[in-house]
Formats: sequence, C-alpha cells, structure tokens
Amino acid sequence: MPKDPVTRNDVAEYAGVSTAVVSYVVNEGPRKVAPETRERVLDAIRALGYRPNATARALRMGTTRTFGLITPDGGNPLFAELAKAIDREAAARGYVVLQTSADGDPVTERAKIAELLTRQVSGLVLVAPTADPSLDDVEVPVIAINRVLPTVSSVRPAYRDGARAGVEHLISHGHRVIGLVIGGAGHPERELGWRDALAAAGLQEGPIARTTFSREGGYRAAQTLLEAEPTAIFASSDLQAIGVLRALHEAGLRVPDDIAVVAFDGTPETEYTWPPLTVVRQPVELVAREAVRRLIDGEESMEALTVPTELILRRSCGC
Amino acid sequence: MPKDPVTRNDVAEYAGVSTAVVSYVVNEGPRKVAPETRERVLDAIRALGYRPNATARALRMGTTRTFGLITPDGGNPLFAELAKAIDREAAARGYVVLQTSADGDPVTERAKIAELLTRQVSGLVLVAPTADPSLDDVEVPVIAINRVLPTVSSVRPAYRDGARAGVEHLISHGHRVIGLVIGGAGHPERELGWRDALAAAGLQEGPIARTTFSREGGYRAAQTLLEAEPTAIFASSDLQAIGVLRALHEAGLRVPDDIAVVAFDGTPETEYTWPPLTVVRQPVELVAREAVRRLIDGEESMEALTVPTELILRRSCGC
DNA sequence: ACCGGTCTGGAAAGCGATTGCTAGCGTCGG
DNA sequence: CCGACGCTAGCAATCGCTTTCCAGACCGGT
Repeated sequence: MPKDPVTRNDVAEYAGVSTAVVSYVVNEGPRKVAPETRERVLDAIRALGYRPNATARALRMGTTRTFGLITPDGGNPLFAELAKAIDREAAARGYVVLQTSADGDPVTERAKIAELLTRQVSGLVLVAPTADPSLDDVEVPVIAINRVLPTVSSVRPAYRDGARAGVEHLISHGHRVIGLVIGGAGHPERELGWRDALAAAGLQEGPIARTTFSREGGYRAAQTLLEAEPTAIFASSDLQAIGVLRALHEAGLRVPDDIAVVAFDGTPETEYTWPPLTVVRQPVELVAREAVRRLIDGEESMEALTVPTELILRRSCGC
Repeated sequence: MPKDPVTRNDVAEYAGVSTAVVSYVVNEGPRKVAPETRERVLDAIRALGYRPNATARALRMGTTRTFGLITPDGGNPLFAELAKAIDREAAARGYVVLQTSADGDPVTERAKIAELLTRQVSGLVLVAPTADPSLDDVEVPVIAINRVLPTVSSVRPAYRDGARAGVEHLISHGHRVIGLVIGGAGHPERELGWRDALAAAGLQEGPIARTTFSREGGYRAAQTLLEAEPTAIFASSDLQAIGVLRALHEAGLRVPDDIAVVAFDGTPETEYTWPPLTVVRQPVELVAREAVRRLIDGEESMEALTVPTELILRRSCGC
C-alpha cells in the first residue's frame, strides 16, 4: 500500500523545530545544532521513516550527483565490465549512474544524450561513441572512453602499443604469417600496432579481415583468413577471438599447436575459453577510475589520457 | 566552457510570452496555443537551445520516470543481458534506469535500495535479490526478477520445469548418471527439476556439487563431480557450465562423446563455447518486458509470474 | 445592445529542499 | 549592571516547472 511520502515538514513538526533545523542535522553541515535538538530530530526521522527527497535537493543545489553512461551495447562483456567499474567508482563518491545503450546507432546515441542532459546529469561518459555526437552546447563535463573525440576529454587504453606487444609476442614464438581480425572503420590503432610489430620484425603483412566487433564477425573473419594459411591470428577484441576459436575448432585445427591466437581486451571470459586466451588486457578499472575522477574533479585538459595495457600469457599463444 | 543553463523564463522572455505558455507548447498538453504564438515559442527554444529541466519537472509532478535496477553483479552476462533488455523496454516508455551492482552483499544491497529510493525512482527492479531486503516502508512499486520474495511482485523463468526438460533431454540420449552443478542456497528449483526428471525416469540421483554461480565455481565443481564418473552434467547456470567445460577439457574428456553437458540460462556466449552448449534458455526479453510492464501499469497481484523456458539444442548434449 | 460561449494568455500557488540573514537569549568582561 | 558576543533556531527567498484559476478579446444570436 503506497503511503504518502513523509517530507521534511513532517519531521520538523514532529520534532518541534523548524524545517531549517532538520536540514542542518541531515546534512551535518557547517551549521551547528545543539546535541539535544539534534537527537530529537534524529528520533523524529527514525520514527517517521523520513527519506530526504533528492529531486528537490538537486533542484535547489543545481546538481544531481548523477552520471550518464552510454555504451554501444550493454550486452557486450567489455562494456558491461566498464559499466560495472564506473558504477563502483561513482558509487564510492556518492554518485549513481544512468546507464543506457545506443545500439551503435548515431541517431539513438544523440537522442539518449539529449535525454540524459534533460535529466540534468552532472557528467556524461560516452563509451566508444560514434564519430560525432555533436556536443557543442553541452554544459556538463563529458568524457569519451575508448575513442578520442575532437571536442571532449578522453581516456582509452594504449591500443597501438598494446596490439604491437601482442603481435610481437606471437612473433617471438616464431610465427611468420600472422592474420588480423579487425573491427569496423574508425578504430585504426590496433591495426597500426599489428603493422608496427610486423614491420619491426621485417615480416610481410599478413592477411586482414575487417568485420564487426562480435563473435559472429570473428567467426566469419577467421574462415576467410584461413585461406591464407596463417600460423597465428591476432583478434582486435575478445568477442572476435571467441568467434575465431570456434571457426578454428570447426576446421579441425588445434590451438595453439596448429595455429596460435591472441586477443585484445581480456575480459574475464577469456580465461575460460578453450584453450584459455592469451590477451592484451585493457585496464578497465584504471580507465573507469580516471574517467570518473576527471568528471568529478573537472579535468580541464582536452588531452587524451592513454593508459597502458598488460599482456596476459595463457595457452592460446603456445606458452 | 560551461554556459549557464537557459531556463523556461529565458524562453518566455525571448518569445514575449508568459512562462505558462512555454509549458503549454513544450508539453503539447491539453491546453491549446495559437499556432502563431506556438511558432514564436518554438523559435525561441531553438534559438536559445533550451532544454527543459527534468529535475524541476519531477519535483513538481511527483514522478521521475526513472527506474532503479539492482543486480548482484553487473559483470555477469546474464544480468548484463537482463539490464539491457530492461533498459530497452523502459526507454520505449520514456523511462531511464539507474543501474547498480550490489555485489551479492545484503548490506550493500540495502544501502543501494535506500539510495535509489532517496532519488525518488518511480519503480525498483531487484534482480536475484538476497533473501530479505526489508521492503516494508517502500512507497514505490518493486519487482523481483529471478527470485520470488514474500512481499513483492515477481517474475522469473520456470526454473523447475526448465531444469527438468534439460535433464530429460539428457536422459533421452541414454544417460543414466547425470551430475548436477548447483548454485548456493536459496535457489532450490533447478535442483528440484533435476530430481523430477531423474525420478520420473526411475533413475538414481546423480552426484551433486554445490558452488557459486561462477565460472570458477563450475570448474571446481566439475572436478569433484568427475570422481563419480557421470556421463552427463547439468549446470544450473551458463557461467558454471563454462567452468565445467574447461575442467572437462583439462581432464582430456571429449564433449559430448565422453560426457554431455547441458546448462541453464542460455546467454549468447553459450553459442560460441566449444562445443556449443545445449541450453535451457531463460526468456530474458519476456522477463524484462513483463517486469517493466508491471512497474508502469501497476500490477496489483503479488502473484509470481512464471515464464516458460526454451530448450535450445546444440552440440554439447550429443545431438 | 447585451449575454453567453469559446479561445488565448497570464498570475500565482505550490513541489521539497538549502541557506543567508535575523532574532532570542544566556554568559562574561569591564 | 550593561553591552557585546556566541550559539541556536527560525523566516523566507529561491531553484525550474506544472497547473488551476481567472481575465480579456471576440464571436454570434437574440
């Protein structure tokens, strides 16, 4: 049965003080309240089950202590992990997060941004946003994750260096023909890292398959890649690598004996694939922490922060 | 550079009308506005880049059109999928969702619930909540997903029937010793379903391993289960099944030739394990839709809604 | 000419909180 | 004994919006 909400007025009346005093004790603010009065108020709050109305407070204070978070796809484990980390960081600072998916569609993305701004979020986190979400007249801090945008602050992993490290590891195992599964346009860095490693070792470019960032995409990409008979494949995301593994198994190839695989991202599920995947781990925690920090502390710089990746050796590379 | 926000007053002034009129046109409300005036206001809105303040509106209207969503772990693919589905359903109705993880901890859960209530959510979705989050004095609709609670409305898959169907399928393949990997206490239904199937076929109970709902848990559970030499394993969740697969691979067992596996949940990743998992699919979309519907339309009944599962045959069962 | 009805727009009362300013009052130094 | 000061507590304005109620303009019918 929905009871009508108890407001600060009720508390004030019950405790026999003015509403202002209730505010003072609720906020433990700079204002002092006599211990005795304070106790009376606290009792009233308990007795009535009073819960301050954050909406009213937000209106008055001009800040909601809420972040907006937009990912291309909440079902993607990487984004889910990021969202979780951001939630944790935000919660630790007393913020909550409005999370929503844009389904990779620029129009939806734009609409969601507008919706969140309308709701007066105190900051906006855009995970792997589309090229130009037009953020000119936005009056709150915005931070882009995993993609650098011209007009906003951003933080993302060292895609190029990380990819290079992954491919170099494959090279150190003696591989000479290393295929690449890369995501759609607009994310060139991992491809560059792959090229860097190959060039530094004096190797020819291996076969490339461009596809979506999905298991299905990786699966199909691997099938076409196999025609070039690579001895190793570097996948630009976990999801793709998982698709690759499936294609490899179906082709009767043994990993890593017949063909090695290394992936970028390193979400937890890569530890339980068969065989477990060697990955270039994206520092999700760090990215989340830094993103939240910048939003709250108001980092001025449009400078993109690049955080280092970590190579995690498991079985799929042959180690 | 943070510009100061443009309010409805600015728009009114710019358009040379009263603030009330601005409201009328913004809300397309019951009130009529002369087309000419209306145009002037719309022009003003565009010119000034006015965005209505949802906080103020919420305060006035007494509803935030926001849902709170608490999952035990945002990183769990099943919950991520659920969250995504709920977000979609909510968005379609003009709601947004405040999502947060309770980390499976009752205390955290309680704190998060309080936080969300403070923020005046219009409804609360609790995914697989702990036993008793004490929701007595809550004045907004609450719905529990994947667990039925004494005091709140709930919706969840047909755990018992689903599990039974999965196990029966295993039996139809000729299996006689079917192990069970089951989650911690408080979720007895899948275990009952397993028993149902066994009893109906006149089979003895197979070995049981109780563990957490995680890959790691499934992995260890399988190792102990193997001592009983089952010919098939039914896992109560995807995550556990993935751990089981790993243990099986490491033991040199071939799936499904040496041992079959069926899992409950059926998140997308089960399609890309090796071999692909036969699963009892939990109808995530349906659950989400029904949950949101109940929240918005205000379902009175405390009756728990049980939605049917679907058996998806893939390779791990031997089909 | 008057009355009633229709159509528009404006004034103003809140929604529940924060906070600057003010007032009451007990205490203490001169 | 008096004035000043420090400590508490209350008043009232304000945040941006919705909505009720009212006023004025204009119409047609009698």
